[in-house]
Amino acid sequence: MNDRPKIKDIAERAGVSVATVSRALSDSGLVTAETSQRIHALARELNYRPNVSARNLRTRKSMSVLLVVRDVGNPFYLDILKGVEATAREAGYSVLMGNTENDPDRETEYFNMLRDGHADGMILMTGKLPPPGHDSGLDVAHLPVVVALEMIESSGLPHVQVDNIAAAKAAVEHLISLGHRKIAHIAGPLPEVMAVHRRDGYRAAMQGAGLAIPEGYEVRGDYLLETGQLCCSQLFALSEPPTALFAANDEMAYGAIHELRRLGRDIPGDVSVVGFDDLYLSKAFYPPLTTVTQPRADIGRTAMSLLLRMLSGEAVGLAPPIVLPTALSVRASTASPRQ
Amino acid sequence: MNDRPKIKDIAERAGVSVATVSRALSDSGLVTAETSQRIHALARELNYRPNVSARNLRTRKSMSVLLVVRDVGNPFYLDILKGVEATAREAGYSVLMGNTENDPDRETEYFNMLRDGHADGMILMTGKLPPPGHDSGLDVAHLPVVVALEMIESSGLPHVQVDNIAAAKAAVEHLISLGHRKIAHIAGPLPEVMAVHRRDGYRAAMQGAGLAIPEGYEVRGDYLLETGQLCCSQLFALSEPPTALFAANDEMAYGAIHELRRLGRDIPGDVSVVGFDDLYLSKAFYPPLTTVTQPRADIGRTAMSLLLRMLSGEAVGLAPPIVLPTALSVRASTASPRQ
DNA sequence: TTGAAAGCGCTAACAA
DNA sequence: TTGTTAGCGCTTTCAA
Repeated sequence: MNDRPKIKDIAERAGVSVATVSRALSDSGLVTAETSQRIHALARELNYRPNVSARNLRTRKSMSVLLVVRDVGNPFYLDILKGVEATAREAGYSVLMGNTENDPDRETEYFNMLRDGHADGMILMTGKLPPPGHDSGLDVAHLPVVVALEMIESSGLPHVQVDNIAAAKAAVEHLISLGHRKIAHIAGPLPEVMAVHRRDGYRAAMQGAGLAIPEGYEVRGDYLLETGQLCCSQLFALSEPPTALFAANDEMAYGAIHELRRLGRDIPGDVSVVGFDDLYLSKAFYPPLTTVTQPRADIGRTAMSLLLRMLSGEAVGLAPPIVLPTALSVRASTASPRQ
Repeated sequence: MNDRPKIKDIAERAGVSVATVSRALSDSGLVTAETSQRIHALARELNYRPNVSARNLRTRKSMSVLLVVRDVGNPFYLDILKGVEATAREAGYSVLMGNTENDPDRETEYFNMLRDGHADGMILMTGKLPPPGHDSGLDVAHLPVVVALEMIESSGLPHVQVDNIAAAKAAVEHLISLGHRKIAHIAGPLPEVMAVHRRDGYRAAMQGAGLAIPEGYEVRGDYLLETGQLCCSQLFALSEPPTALFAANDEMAYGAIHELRRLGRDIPGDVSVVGFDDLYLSKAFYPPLTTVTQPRADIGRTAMSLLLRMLSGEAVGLAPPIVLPTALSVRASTASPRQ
């Protein structure tokens, strides 16, 4: 390990100074073509690779970014990660994974990693900032941070998102247009912003159609399969159960469908179900799930591009949020109600 | 950014040398309790964080590890990533994501990151080493690398895996015990080792039961939904289609079931289907999928623990592979054949 | 176009 | 127990 060649080794063999080697290797154009070639040849021969710690220390950069999510185990993030990774590596950046599991200490920890040079920037998908006070010195708005998916109001940070309200509204309007009147909502973990927005979209659609939301028609889940199931069983214990369900994400929709089947209800014959996210499996699900398609890879790419612009010194903080389009993918889990 | 406090700032205010500060902050026990307390208090007050590049340069460590997979977008890796991440962060390590997409250049690139100090170690889940010759100086067997999931024979590297042959054999034997005789296999991307092993398990079970494998009963997929569908349609175009299917992973099993449904076949009434992996959705799938459960999070944790031992100087290279147990989860996608 | 030299912030050997 | 000092390997002034 210790025998790794360094710039000095190349310099000695090439009969030049370390400065010249550094310049040649960085293609600064300040070195004679001939010398440069000789140095490059030598570097290849010795299988030279610059030591990143040394370079990072000197340049005050790490060439890596932090991707912070609430739960790395959630399949929802896969395509986003993929988009981020691709864009990052094109620009020579590595991606460090951050996983908060809603633990404020860990959220703070990742912000600290920005300060200690671990990473140059961060894509934040937790919808949360570290609790103030703990880091009184932290001027969040001027940190190289892009907020994706979620919204952190009045943080001054740039955002990449989708219009959750409009998308949810369109999803519920689809149910209404099929003739449904008794439509319930399995919400996300309120009062998180995204969950609130999707619920507000539901409410807006109902109100727009002049439909009242009966007591008990809004149940709160946490985006997981199990709560989808649970919420669904609550809804169907009501004296007047719904004929259609709008779940705040696909996973809960899967859980709900699972439960409906257990209760002997046919989908979409007895009950229609709409999800949100369009996980890659939703089209292979039975029945194929009607859901809101989000451009996840695009969200990842866009967020990373934005971050790159910030890292190159561009001021993008005060620009309006970038809103990417969604689309309702109508599949076989929705139909007109019976009778 | 430039006003970040450094050790020197603390030293000045505390009226001690930088060495003392460094020692106090690393709790080396060589500093008076009183001085140490004063220094810690000062560090907290100034919100001091050691610069990682400087530390890394000096200690020749990066405190991060590389997790290299073939496709970051594959949900299969989620729980593994989660296990790796948890174990890594407990030990103070960060996880860098590596994505090769089967590109040899990228595979080599990640090995190079090990050499240039980007990461201290690597968990390799691609089943491949960089092509030899390109890096003549690379003595792979002595690199801090753990191979997980896949097998790289005679690499001299430590392995964490499951017994794919035995698990596949058990899955097929389950079908045989239900009374199936005409059992087809949707294989992975042969000749990759894992795909070969799962196929060999299939063959072993068939042979063990004295069952011939008819021409066309082994079709090659690539672990994706679409090929599961495609392979399935090929199988059911045969003059004598099978009554049961063993797919090399769940995703292809989903695809196959989707296709069977399209062909109007009932599952498991007409055709039984077994998968492999037990993705988190398989139990919510319809019908709930019979499949081989792998301890994915455990694989991640074990691989990372092993890597940590290597990084602490322990020689583990020549130990036999660590083989974690699998279990067949029998659900509703398999039943006895009709008649 | 090149070289000498400083220094990024930290840790650790050696002295005291 | 503490301080002095020498680097880790690199980039980048400043001078030639």
